[in-house]
Amino acid sequence: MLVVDKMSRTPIYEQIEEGIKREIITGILKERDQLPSIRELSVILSTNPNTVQKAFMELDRIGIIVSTPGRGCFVAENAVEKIREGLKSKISEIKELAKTLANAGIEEKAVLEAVKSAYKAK
Amino acid sequence: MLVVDKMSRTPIYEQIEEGIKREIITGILKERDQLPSIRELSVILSTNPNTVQKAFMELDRIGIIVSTPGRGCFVAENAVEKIREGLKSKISEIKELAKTLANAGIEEKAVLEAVKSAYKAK
DNA sequence: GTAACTGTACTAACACATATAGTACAGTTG
DNA sequence: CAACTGTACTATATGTGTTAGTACAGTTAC
Repeated sequence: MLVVDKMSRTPIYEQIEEGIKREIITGILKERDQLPSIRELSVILSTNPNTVQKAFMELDRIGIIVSTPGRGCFVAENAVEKIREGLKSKISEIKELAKTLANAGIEEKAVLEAVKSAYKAK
Repeated sequence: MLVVDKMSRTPIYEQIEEGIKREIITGILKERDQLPSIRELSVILSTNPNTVQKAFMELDRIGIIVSTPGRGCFVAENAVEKIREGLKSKISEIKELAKTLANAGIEEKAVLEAVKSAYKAK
């Protein structure tokens, strides 16, 4: 289920973007599926329609969803592939964090175990 | 050398905090060493003294440095140990990122390789 | 003692991003 | 036609980060 944390430092519109992506990746939303309307989702999340619109505009811009005025928003054809592609940048994030830990003298084993446990929990 | 990126989304005072911690961890700054003064560092980084002060206040609060009015700021006795302890939370960050990648179907091997390369570059 | 430094503690102002509120318009559907 | 859809505005409020300036008390070296 899609939720947002209003207290989080990451803006709501970004949380919505990530949430939609997650639902597509996990198969809750399938390609060609219709998304809840902007006004509808704003009620569900207790946020402003403009905030949802901002998230949807960005998702449309990068080709994850397709917005059609009058009809609605739909998951794009190759959305999964595009999300997968974009996520690869997160590997560099992990690399950066690992570098910091390496410099701090945290054992490599501990970090590798963290990754493995994440994949086991899958 | 300590630098800040004014365009970054992470606030300058936080970049300074992380930068000081990094210099302590990497041994550029040793325990009991005197830090550059707030006014001095603000000139070096081309920022406002208040911004540096905010960073130093936080570092003092968590016991990484010791501020003494009139004398200056010094790296705390057990600073390295404290930083090392705090960094362990970054392992959970890695875990979260790895979970996302796992759900997205990125191969475990690719993530493990990223960690290993970070440790090799050490 | 004085001058030059140190950290600390304020107030005020500004910039920026985020979020909210409200309105309007055009396209689609039943 | 009625009820929905996305889109596009303006205006406002809010919070955070940053800058600017001032002031005060403690320390150090001459």
